[in-house]
Amino acid sequence: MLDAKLIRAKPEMVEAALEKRNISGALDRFIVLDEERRAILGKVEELKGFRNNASMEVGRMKKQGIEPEALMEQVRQVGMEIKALDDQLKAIEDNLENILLNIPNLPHESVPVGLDESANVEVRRWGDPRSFDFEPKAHWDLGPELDILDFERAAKLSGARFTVYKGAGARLERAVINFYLDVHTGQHGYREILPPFMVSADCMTGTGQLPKFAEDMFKVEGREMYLVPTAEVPLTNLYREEILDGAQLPIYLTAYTPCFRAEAGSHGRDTRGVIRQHQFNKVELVKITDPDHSYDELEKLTADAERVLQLLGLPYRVVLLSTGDMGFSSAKTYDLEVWMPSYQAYKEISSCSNCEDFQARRANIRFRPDAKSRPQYAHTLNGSGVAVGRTVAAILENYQEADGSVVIPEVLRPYMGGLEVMIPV
RNA sequence: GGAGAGAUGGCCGAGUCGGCUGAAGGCGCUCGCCUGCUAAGCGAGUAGACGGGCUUAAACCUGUCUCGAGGGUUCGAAUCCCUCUCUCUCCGCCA
Repeated sequence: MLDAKLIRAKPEMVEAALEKRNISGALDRFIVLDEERRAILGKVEELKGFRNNASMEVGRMKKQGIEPEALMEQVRQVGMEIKALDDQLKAIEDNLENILLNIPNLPHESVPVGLDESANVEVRRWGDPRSFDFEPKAHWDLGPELDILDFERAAKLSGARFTVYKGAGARLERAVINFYLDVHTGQHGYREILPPFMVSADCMTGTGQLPKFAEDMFKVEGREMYLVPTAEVPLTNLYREEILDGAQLPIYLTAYTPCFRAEAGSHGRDTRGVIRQHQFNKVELVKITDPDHSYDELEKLTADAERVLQLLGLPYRVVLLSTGDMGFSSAKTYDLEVWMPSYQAYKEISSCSNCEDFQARRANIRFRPDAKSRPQYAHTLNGSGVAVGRTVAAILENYQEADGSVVIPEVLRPYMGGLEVMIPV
Protein backbone atom coordinates (compact mmCIF):
# COMPACT_ATOMS: atom_id res chain seq x y z
CA MET A 1 0.00 0.00 0.00
CA LEU A 2 1.28 3.40 -0.92
CA ASP A 3 1.55 6.20 1.60
CA ALA A 4 -1.53 8.41 1.37
CA LYS A 5 0.50 11.36 2.60
CA LEU A 6 3.03 10.87 -0.16
CA ILE A 7 0.27 10.82 -2.76
CA ARG A 8 -1.17 13.98 -1.28
CA ALA A 9 2.18 15.76 -1.11
CA LYS A 10 3.69 14.67 -4.43
CA PRO A 11 0.97 13.37 -6.72
CA GLU A 12 2.98 14.01 -9.90
CA MET A 13 5.92 12.06 -8.55
CA VAL A 14 3.76 9.06 -7.65
CA GLU A 15 1.89 9.30 -10.92
CA ALA A 16 5.16 9.27 -12.85
CA ALA A 17 6.38 6.21 -10.96
CA LEU A 18 3.15 4.36 -11.68
CA GLU A 19 3.42 5.29 -15.36
CA LYS A 20 6.58 3.22 -15.38
CA ARG A 21 4.45 0.27 -14.39
CA ASN A 22 2.12 1.12 -17.23
CA ILE A 23 -0.62 2.39 -14.97
CA SER A 24 -2.18 5.77 -15.45
CA GLY A 25 -4.90 7.81 -13.82
CA ALA A 26 -4.96 5.60 -10.75
CA LEU A 27 -4.72 8.54 -8.39
CA ASP A 28 -7.35 10.90 -9.78
CA ARG A 29 -10.24 9.46 -7.82
CA PHE A 30 -8.10 9.02 -4.74
CA ILE A 31 -7.14 12.68 -4.65
CA VAL A 32 -10.71 13.87 -5.00
CA LEU A 33 -11.99 11.51 -2.30
CA ASP A 34 -9.08 12.35 -0.03
CA GLU A 35 -9.96 16.03 -0.09
CA GLU A 36 -13.58 15.22 0.51
CA ARG A 37 -12.58 13.06 3.44
CA ARG A 38 -10.61 15.78 5.15
CA ALA A 39 -13.40 18.31 4.68
CA ILE A 40 -15.96 16.01 6.34
CA LEU A 41 -13.47 14.93 8.99
CA GLY A 42 -12.92 18.55 10.04
CA LYS A 43 -16.65 19.11 10.34
CA VAL A 44 -17.39 15.94 12.24
CA GLU A 45 -14.52 16.44 14.66
CA GLU A 46 -15.76 19.90 15.45
CA LEU A 47 -19.24 18.55 16.20
CA LYS A 48 -17.81 15.79 18.36
CA GLY A 49 -15.79 18.36 20.26
CA PHE A 50 -18.99 20.26 20.97
CA ARG A 51 -20.74 17.08 22.05
CA ASN A 52 -17.94 16.15 24.43
CA ASN A 53 -18.03 19.54 26.12
CA ALA A 54 -21.81 19.67 26.23
CA SER A 55 -22.05 16.21 27.76
CA MET A 56 -19.70 17.22 30.49
CA GLU A 57 -21.77 20.34 31.02
CA VAL A 58 -24.90 18.20 31.40
CA GLY A 59 -23.19 16.25 34.14
CA ARG A 60 -22.22 19.43 35.91
CA MET A 61 -25.72 20.88 35.63
CA LYS A 62 -27.26 17.74 37.06
CA LYS A 63 -24.92 17.88 39.99
CA GLN A 64 -25.92 21.48 40.67
CA GLY A 65 -29.60 20.66 40.27
CA ILE A 66 -30.08 22.69 37.06
CA GLU A 67 -32.45 21.27 34.48
CA PRO A 68 -30.30 20.15 31.49
CA GLU A 69 -33.10 19.05 29.14
CA ALA A 70 -32.66 21.93 26.67
CA LEU A 71 -28.98 21.23 26.24
CA MET A 72 -29.60 17.51 26.02
CA GLU A 73 -32.02 18.08 23.21
CA GLN A 74 -29.45 20.19 21.39
CA VAL A 75 -26.83 17.48 21.71
CA ARG A 76 -29.34 14.92 20.48
CA GLN A 77 -29.67 16.94 17.28
CA VAL A 78 -25.92 17.25 16.91
CA GLY A 79 -25.63 13.51 17.51
CA MET A 80 -27.83 12.82 14.52
CA GLU A 81 -25.72 15.10 12.37
CA ILE A 82 -22.59 13.31 13.54
CA LYS A 83 -24.04 9.95 12.70
CA ALA A 84 -24.89 11.04 9.17
CA LEU A 85 -21.41 12.48 8.62
CA ASP A 86 -19.73 9.44 10.15
CA ASP A 87 -21.58 7.21 7.70
CA GLN A 88 -20.44 9.37 4.80
CA LEU A 89 -16.91 9.30 6.13
CA LYS A 90 -16.91 5.54 6.50
CA ALA A 91 -18.04 5.09 2.91
CA ILE A 92 -15.33 7.41 1.63
CA GLU A 93 -12.64 5.80 3.72
CA ASP A 94 -13.61 2.31 2.56
CA ASN A 95 -13.40 3.60 -0.95
CA LEU A 96 -10.01 5.19 -0.40
CA GLU A 97 -8.63 2.06 1.16
CA ASN A 98 -9.94 -0.05 -1.65
CA ILE A 99 -8.21 2.19 -4.17
CA LEU A 100 -4.93 2.02 -2.28
CA LEU A 101 -5.10 -1.75 -1.89
CA ASN A 102 -5.31 -2.11 -5.64
CA ILE A 103 -2.36 0.12 -6.57
CA PRO A 104 0.98 -1.71 -6.94
CA ASN A 105 4.23 -0.65 -5.36
CA LEU A 106 6.40 2.04 -6.90
CA PRO A 107 9.49 0.73 -8.70
CA HIS A 108 12.93 1.58 -7.35
CA GLU A 109 14.89 4.01 -9.49
CA SER A 110 17.37 1.28 -10.47
CA VAL A 111 14.68 -0.85 -12.10
CA PRO A 112 14.69 -0.90 -15.92
CA VAL A 113 11.51 0.51 -17.43
CA GLY A 114 9.62 -1.65 -19.88
CA LEU A 115 6.37 -3.30 -20.84
CA ASP A 116 7.28 -6.91 -20.09
CA GLU A 117 10.06 -9.45 -19.59
CA SER A 118 11.77 -8.35 -22.79
CA ALA A 119 13.01 -5.30 -20.88
CA ASN A 120 14.58 -7.41 -18.13
CA VAL A 121 18.33 -7.06 -17.73
CA GLU A 122 20.67 -9.98 -17.21
CA VAL A 123 22.98 -9.12 -14.33
CA ARG A 124 25.34 -12.11 -14.19
CA ARG A 125 25.76 -15.77 -15.02
CA TRP A 126 27.24 -18.60 -13.02
CA GLY A 127 28.40 -21.93 -14.41
CA ASP A 128 28.39 -23.17 -17.96
CA PRO A 129 25.54 -25.22 -19.37
CA ARG A 130 26.85 -28.70 -19.99
CA SER A 131 27.29 -29.78 -23.59
CA PHE A 132 25.90 -33.29 -24.00
CA ASP A 133 27.44 -35.83 -26.37
CA PHE A 134 24.01 -37.46 -26.53
CA GLU A 135 20.47 -36.19 -26.86
CA PRO A 136 19.51 -35.07 -23.34
CA LYS A 137 16.05 -35.96 -22.14
CA ALA A 138 13.50 -33.79 -20.42
CA HIS A 139 12.76 -34.48 -16.76
CA TRP A 140 9.21 -35.53 -17.62
CA ASP A 141 10.74 -38.43 -19.55
CA LEU A 142 13.60 -39.13 -17.16
CA GLY A 143 11.37 -39.15 -14.08
CA PRO A 144 8.98 -41.90 -15.23
CA GLU A 145 11.84 -43.92 -16.70
CA LEU A 146 13.58 -43.84 -13.35
CA ASP A 147 10.22 -44.61 -11.76
CA ILE A 148 10.57 -41.65 -9.42
CA LEU A 149 7.96 -39.28 -10.91
CA ASP A 150 4.43 -40.44 -11.74
CA PHE A 151 2.30 -37.95 -13.60
CA GLU A 152 -0.39 -40.36 -14.70
CA ARG A 153 -1.25 -41.59 -11.25
CA ALA A 154 -1.09 -38.03 -9.94
CA ALA A 155 -3.73 -37.12 -12.50
CA LYS A 156 -5.84 -40.02 -11.25
CA LEU A 157 -5.59 -38.66 -7.71
CA SER A 158 -5.90 -34.95 -8.27
CA GLY A 159 -6.07 -34.04 -11.96
CA ALA A 160 -3.67 -32.03 -14.04
CA ARG A 161 -0.68 -30.15 -12.60
CA PHE A 162 0.07 -32.56 -9.80
CA THR A 163 2.96 -34.96 -9.40
CA VAL A 164 3.49 -38.08 -7.34
CA TYR A 165 7.09 -38.55 -6.21
CA LYS A 166 8.18 -42.12 -5.61
CA GLY A 167 11.13 -43.87 -4.04
CA ALA A 168 14.38 -42.01 -4.62
CA GLY A 169 12.35 -39.17 -6.17
CA ALA A 170 10.43 -38.63 -2.97
CA ARG A 171 13.64 -38.82 -1.04
CA LEU A 172 15.40 -36.45 -3.40
CA GLU A 173 12.66 -33.87 -2.93
CA ARG A 174 13.02 -34.23 0.83
CA ALA A 175 16.82 -34.13 0.56
CA VAL A 176 16.71 -30.82 -1.31
CA ILE A 177 14.35 -29.33 1.27
CA ASN A 178 16.63 -30.33 4.13
CA PHE A 179 19.75 -29.24 2.30
CA TYR A 180 18.34 -25.78 1.64
CA LEU A 181 17.13 -25.32 5.21
CA ASP A 182 20.46 -26.49 6.58
CA VAL A 183 22.46 -24.10 4.40
CA HIS A 184 20.30 -21.09 5.17
CA THR A 185 20.10 -21.73 8.89
CA GLY A 186 23.66 -22.98 9.29
CA GLN A 187 25.58 -20.68 6.98
CA HIS A 188 23.38 -17.66 6.26
CA GLY A 189 21.91 -16.90 9.66
CA TYR A 190 18.22 -17.50 9.02
CA ARG A 191 15.89 -18.81 11.69
CA GLU A 192 13.82 -21.80 10.68
CA ILE A 193 10.06 -21.48 10.92
CA LEU A 194 7.41 -24.09 10.30
CA PRO A 195 4.25 -22.04 9.77
CA PRO A 196 0.63 -22.98 9.15
CA PHE A 197 -0.14 -23.82 5.54
CA MET A 198 -3.51 -22.12 5.75
CA VAL A 199 -3.80 -18.44 6.57
CA SER A 200 -6.46 -15.78 7.01
CA ALA A 201 -7.62 -13.30 4.42
CA ASP A 202 -5.92 -10.58 6.48
CA CYS A 203 -2.56 -12.21 5.90
CA MET A 204 -3.22 -12.43 2.20
CA THR A 205 -4.08 -8.74 2.17
CA GLY A 206 -0.99 -7.95 4.21
CA THR A 207 1.43 -9.33 1.65
CA GLY A 208 -0.59 -8.16 -1.37
CA GLN A 209 -2.23 -11.31 -2.75
CA LEU A 210 -5.63 -9.90 -1.85
CA PRO A 211 -7.80 -8.22 -2.91
CA LYS A 212 -6.49 -8.24 -6.46
CA PHE A 213 -5.34 -11.82 -7.03
CA ALA A 214 -7.99 -13.92 -5.33
CA GLU A 215 -8.42 -16.12 -8.41
CA ASP A 216 -4.78 -17.26 -8.17
CA MET A 217 -5.30 -18.92 -4.82
CA PHE A 218 -7.13 -21.87 -3.31
CA LYS A 219 -9.68 -20.83 -0.75
CA VAL A 220 -10.95 -23.21 1.87
CA GLU A 221 -14.64 -23.90 1.40
CA GLY A 222 -16.83 -22.14 3.91
CA ARG A 223 -14.03 -20.28 5.65
CA GLU A 224 -12.04 -17.11 5.24
CA MET A 225 -8.88 -19.20 4.90
CA TYR A 226 -6.48 -19.74 2.06
CA LEU A 227 -3.83 -22.32 1.26
CA VAL A 228 -0.50 -20.50 1.24
CA PRO A 229 0.75 -19.71 -2.27
CA THR A 230 4.23 -19.15 -0.78
CA ALA A 231 5.77 -19.12 2.69
CA GLU A 232 6.33 -15.41 2.15
CA VAL A 233 2.75 -14.94 3.35
CA PRO A 234 2.96 -16.57 6.80
CA LEU A 235 6.57 -15.46 7.37
CA THR A 236 6.03 -11.79 6.59
CA ASN A 237 2.74 -11.74 8.48
CA LEU A 238 4.36 -13.15 11.61
CA TYR A 239 4.97 -9.60 12.73
CA ARG A 240 1.68 -8.15 11.55
CA GLU A 241 0.28 -5.46 13.86
CA GLU A 242 3.49 -5.28 15.85
CA ILE A 243 5.96 -2.59 16.77
CA LEU A 244 9.38 -4.22 16.81
CA ASP A 245 12.39 -3.07 18.76
CA GLY A 246 14.88 -1.59 16.30
CA ALA A 247 17.64 -3.63 17.94
CA GLN A 248 15.92 -6.81 16.74
CA LEU A 249 16.42 -5.89 13.09
CA PRO A 250 17.25 -7.29 10.66
CA ILE A 251 15.17 -10.43 11.18
CA TYR A 252 16.07 -13.37 8.91
CA LEU A 253 13.50 -16.14 8.51
CA THR A 254 13.37 -19.26 6.41
CA ALA A 255 10.67 -21.87 6.02
CA TYR A 256 9.79 -24.88 3.99
CA THR A 257 6.17 -25.04 2.91
CA PRO A 258 4.22 -26.55 0.12
CA CYS A 259 2.81 -23.81 -2.12
CA PHE A 260 -0.66 -23.93 -3.64
CA ARG A 261 -1.52 -21.97 -6.75
CA ALA A 262 -4.60 -22.07 -8.91
CA GLU A 263 -2.58 -21.08 -12.00
CA ALA A 264 -5.66 -19.40 -13.42
CA GLY A 265 -4.98 -18.06 -16.87
CA SER A 266 -1.94 -20.23 -17.55
CA HIS A 267 -3.74 -23.02 -19.38
CA GLY A 268 -1.48 -24.66 -21.89
CA ARG A 269 1.73 -23.22 -20.44
CA ASP A 270 4.37 -25.59 -19.12
CA THR A 271 1.92 -28.46 -19.18
CA ARG A 272 4.60 -31.15 -19.06
CA GLY A 273 6.69 -31.98 -16.05
CA VAL A 274 6.86 -30.33 -12.66
CA ILE A 275 7.52 -26.76 -13.78
CA ARG A 276 4.01 -25.41 -13.22
CA GLN A 277 2.02 -27.24 -10.57
CA HIS A 278 -0.95 -26.56 -8.34
CA GLN A 279 1.16 -27.79 -5.44
CA PHE A 280 4.92 -27.53 -5.17
CA ASN A 281 7.52 -27.35 -2.46
CA LYS A 282 9.61 -24.31 -1.74
CA VAL A 283 12.07 -23.06 0.84
CA GLU A 284 11.52 -19.36 1.32
CA LEU A 285 13.68 -16.56 2.71
CA VAL A 286 12.16 -13.50 4.36
CA LYS A 287 13.78 -10.47 5.94
CA ILE A 288 12.39 -7.65 8.02
CA THR A 289 14.81 -4.71 7.94
CA ASP A 290 15.04 -1.01 8.53
CA PRO A 291 14.72 1.23 5.47
CA ASP A 292 18.39 2.20 5.41
CA HIS A 293 19.66 -1.32 4.83
CA SER A 294 16.97 -3.02 2.79
CA TYR A 295 18.78 -2.75 -0.54
CA ASP A 296 22.01 -4.14 0.88
CA GLU A 297 19.92 -6.91 2.35
CA LEU A 298 18.33 -7.60 -1.02
CA GLU A 299 21.76 -8.18 -2.54
CA LYS A 300 22.69 -10.48 0.33
CA LEU A 301 19.42 -12.37 0.16
CA THR A 302 19.88 -12.90 -3.57
CA ALA A 303 23.41 -14.14 -2.95
CA ASP A 304 22.07 -16.56 -0.31
CA ALA A 305 19.65 -18.02 -2.84
CA GLU A 306 22.41 -18.21 -5.47
CA ARG A 307 24.64 -20.02 -3.05
CA VAL A 308 22.51 -23.18 -2.94
CA LEU A 309 22.51 -23.41 -6.72
CA GLN A 310 26.28 -23.05 -6.70
CA LEU A 311 26.61 -25.82 -4.14
CA LEU A 312 24.42 -28.01 -6.34
CA GLY A 313 26.50 -27.11 -9.37
CA LEU A 314 23.50 -25.93 -11.35
CA PRO A 315 24.22 -23.21 -13.93
CA TYR A 316 22.03 -20.15 -13.54
CA ARG A 317 21.76 -16.49 -14.33
CA VAL A 318 20.48 -13.51 -12.40
CA VAL A 319 17.99 -11.21 -14.06
CA LEU A 320 16.85 -7.80 -12.90
CA LEU A 321 13.14 -7.61 -13.67
CA SER A 322 11.76 -4.63 -15.53
CA THR A 323 8.88 -2.49 -14.29
CA GLY A 324 6.55 -4.46 -16.56
CA ASP A 325 7.52 -7.88 -15.19
CA MET A 326 7.69 -7.19 -11.45
CA GLY A 327 5.22 -8.49 -8.92
CA PHE A 328 2.52 -6.30 -7.40
CA SER A 329 4.20 -5.72 -4.02
CA SER A 330 7.78 -5.40 -5.17
CA ALA A 331 9.93 -2.32 -5.62
CA LYS A 332 12.82 -4.29 -7.07
CA THR A 333 13.15 -7.94 -8.02
CA TYR A 334 15.95 -10.24 -9.10
CA ASP A 335 14.98 -13.55 -10.63
CA LEU A 336 17.31 -16.52 -10.51
CA GLU A 337 16.97 -18.68 -13.59
CA VAL A 338 18.40 -22.17 -13.71
CA TRP A 339 19.54 -23.81 -16.93
CA MET A 340 17.05 -26.37 -18.20
CA PRO A 341 18.28 -28.50 -21.12
CA SER A 342 14.70 -29.49 -22.06
CA TYR A 343 13.80 -25.85 -22.66
CA GLN A 344 17.25 -24.97 -23.97
CA ALA A 345 16.78 -21.92 -21.78
CA TYR A 346 17.11 -20.51 -18.30
CA LYS A 347 13.94 -21.07 -16.26
CA GLU A 348 12.88 -19.13 -13.17
CA ILE A 349 13.72 -20.92 -9.94
CA SER A 350 13.75 -18.01 -7.53
CA SER A 351 12.44 -14.50 -7.23
CA CYS A 352 14.02 -12.12 -4.72
CA SER A 353 12.25 -8.87 -3.94
CA ASN A 354 12.48 -5.82 -1.78
CA CYS A 355 8.94 -4.68 -1.04
CA GLU A 356 10.20 -1.68 0.92
CA ASP A 357 7.36 -0.53 3.20
CA PHE A 358 4.57 -1.62 0.84
CA GLN A 359 3.68 -4.81 2.70
CA ALA A 360 4.63 -3.36 6.06
CA ARG A 361 2.05 -0.64 5.60
CA ARG A 362 -0.63 -3.15 4.66
CA ALA A 363 0.28 -5.53 7.45
CA ASN A 364 1.16 -2.74 9.89
CA ILE A 365 4.66 -3.99 10.66
CA ARG A 366 6.58 -1.23 12.39
CA PHE A 367 9.72 -0.77 14.43
CA ARG A 368 11.07 1.78 16.85
CA PRO A 369 14.64 2.73 15.91
CA ASP A 370 15.36 3.58 19.54
CA ALA A 371 13.39 4.07 22.74
CA LYS A 372 12.70 7.74 22.08
CA SER A 373 11.63 7.76 18.46
CA ARG A 374 8.26 7.23 16.88
CA PRO A 375 7.42 3.91 15.26
CA GLN A 376 8.04 3.67 11.53
CA TYR A 377 7.29 1.10 8.89
CA ALA A 378 9.83 -1.66 8.40
CA HIS A 379 10.96 -2.92 5.02
CA THR A 380 10.13 -6.48 4.04
CA LEU A 381 12.04 -8.69 1.61
CA ASN A 382 11.41 -12.16 0.34
CA GLY A 383 13.00 -14.63 -2.01
CA SER A 384 12.78 -18.26 -2.90
CA GLY A 385 15.74 -20.08 -1.51
CA VAL A 386 14.86 -21.84 -3.83
CA ALA A 387 11.94 -23.67 -5.50
CA VAL A 388 12.34 -27.37 -4.71
CA GLY A 389 10.36 -29.05 -7.50
CA ARG A 390 12.17 -27.08 -10.15
CA THR A 391 15.45 -27.90 -8.46
CA VAL A 392 14.76 -31.61 -8.74
CA ALA A 393 13.80 -31.15 -12.40
CA ALA A 394 17.04 -29.24 -13.01
CA ILE A 395 19.08 -31.92 -11.27
CA LEU A 396 17.49 -34.67 -13.37
CA GLU A 397 18.15 -32.84 -16.60
CA ASN A 398 21.60 -31.42 -15.85
CA TYR A 399 22.97 -34.55 -14.18
CA GLN A 400 21.65 -37.16 -16.62
CA GLU A 401 23.87 -39.66 -18.40
CA ALA A 402 23.57 -41.30 -21.81
CA ASP A 403 22.02 -44.44 -20.31
CA GLY A 404 19.23 -42.47 -18.66
CA SER A 405 20.74 -42.63 -15.20
CA VAL A 406 21.07 -39.50 -13.06
CA VAL A 407 24.01 -38.69 -10.81
CA ILE A 408 23.13 -37.29 -7.40
CA PRO A 409 24.98 -34.00 -6.73
CA GLU A 410 27.59 -34.60 -4.07
CA VAL A 411 26.18 -32.21 -1.49
CA LEU A 412 22.91 -34.15 -1.51
CA ARG A 413 24.37 -37.61 -1.06
CA PRO A 414 24.46 -37.45 2.74
CA TYR A 415 20.75 -36.67 2.58
CA MET A 416 20.21 -39.64 0.24
CA GLY A 417 21.74 -42.30 2.43
CA GLY A 418 24.88 -42.15 0.32
CA LEU A 419 23.10 -42.86 -2.95
CA GLU A 420 25.29 -41.67 -5.85
CA VAL A 421 23.25 -42.42 -8.92
CA MET A 422 19.68 -43.25 -9.87
CA ILE A 423 19.33 -45.88 -12.56
CA PRO A 424 16.38 -46.54 -14.89
CA VAL A 425 14.29 -49.60 -14.13
C1' G B 1 -18.99 -31.41 20.79
C1' G B 2 -20.66 -30.00 26.34
C1' A B 3 -19.79 -26.58 30.76
C1' G B 4 -17.46 -22.34 32.67
C1' A B 5 -13.92 -17.98 32.95
C1' G B 6 -11.67 -14.09 30.57
C1' A B 7 -9.79 -10.19 26.71
C1' U B 8 -7.61 -2.77 29.63
C1' G B 9 -1.23 1.01 27.80
C1' G B 10 5.80 -2.41 26.48
C1' C B 11 4.44 -5.98 30.72
C1' C B 12 1.50 -6.92 35.33
C1' G B 13 -2.87 -4.99 37.14
C1' A B 14 -7.20 -1.44 39.27
C1' G B 15 -11.55 0.53 37.31
C1' U B 16 -17.09 1.93 42.49
C1' C B 17 -24.38 3.11 41.30
C1' G B 18 -22.31 4.94 33.24
C1' G B 19 -19.88 11.63 33.99
C1' C B 20 -12.37 15.80 34.05
C1' U B 21 -10.09 7.65 33.60
C1' G B 22 -6.55 7.58 27.51
C1' A B 23 -7.09 5.27 31.81
C1' A B 24 -4.99 4.46 39.42
C1' G B 25 -0.88 1.46 41.24
C1' G B 26 3.44 -1.47 40.20
C1' C B 27 7.33 -3.18 36.83
C1' G B 28 10.11 -1.94 32.67
C1' C B 29 12.21 1.91 29.72
C1' U B 30 14.21 7.18 28.73
C1' C B 31 16.37 11.70 30.61
C1' G B 32 18.37 14.25 34.82
C1' C B 33 20.25 14.34 39.99
C1' C B 34 22.89 11.85 43.71
C1' U B 35 26.70 8.24 44.89
C1' G B 36 34.71 5.71 44.77
C1' C B 37 32.40 1.87 40.86
C1' U B 38 28.15 -1.25 40.86
C1' A B 39 23.68 -1.62 43.46
C1' A B 40 20.23 1.27 45.87
C1' G B 41 17.87 6.18 46.15
C1' C B 42 15.50 10.93 44.31
C1' G B 43 12.92 13.84 40.37
C1' A B 44 10.64 14.18 35.59
C1' G B 45 8.88 11.73 31.37
C1' U B 46 6.98 7.33 28.83
C1' A B 47 0.43 4.30 23.80
C1' G B 48 -1.12 4.43 18.79
C1' A B 49 -3.92 6.30 14.57
C1' C B 50 -6.08 10.28 11.90
C1' G B 51 -6.79 15.64 11.17
C1' G B 52 -5.56 21.05 12.09
C1' G B 53 -1.76 24.90 13.47
C1' C B 54 3.47 26.17 13.35
C1' U B 55 8.01 24.68 10.83
C1' U B 56 12.47 23.70 5.35
C1' A B 57 11.74 19.48 8.57
C1' A B 58 11.54 17.75 13.36
C1' A B 59 10.34 19.24 18.06
C1' C B 60 6.06 21.52 19.79
C1' C B 61 0.75 23.11 20.34
C1' U B 62 -4.31 21.56 19.39
C1' G B 63 -8.76 18.44 18.08
C1' U B 64 -10.96 13.63 17.15
C1' C B 65 -10.83 8.36 17.65
C1' U B 66 -9.12 3.83 20.05
C1' C B 67 -9.74 -0.16 26.82
C1' G B 68 -10.33 -7.86 21.61
C1' A B 69 -13.74 -6.61 16.84
C1' G B 70 -18.45 -4.80 15.13
C1' G B 71 -23.24 -2.90 16.26
C1' G B 72 -26.89 -0.76 19.89
C1' U B 73 -28.87 2.17 24.31
C1' U B 74 -27.65 7.25 26.31
C1' C B 75 -26.76 14.22 26.58
C1' G B 76 -22.43 11.11 27.85
C1' A B 77 -19.94 4.04 27.72
C1' A B 78 -13.64 0.71 29.45
C1' U B 79 -18.16 0.59 32.45
C1' C B 80 -25.18 -1.35 30.29
C1' C B 81 -27.28 -4.60 25.91
C1' C B 82 -26.53 -7.72 21.30
C1' U B 83 -23.35 -10.33 17.69
C1' C B 84 -18.62 -12.15 16.45
C1' U B 85 -13.38 -13.46 17.24
C1' C B 86 -9.65 -15.17 20.27
C1' U B 87 -7.48 -17.10 24.96
C1' C B 88 -7.74 -20.15 29.37
C1' U B 89 -9.93 -24.25 32.65
C1' C B 90 -12.81 -28.84 33.11
C1' C B 91 -15.38 -33.05 30.52
C1' G B 92 -15.85 -35.86 25.95
C1' C B 93 -13.54 -37.13 21.28
C1' C B 94 -9.21 -37.41 18.35
C1' A B 95 -3.56 -37.53 15.07
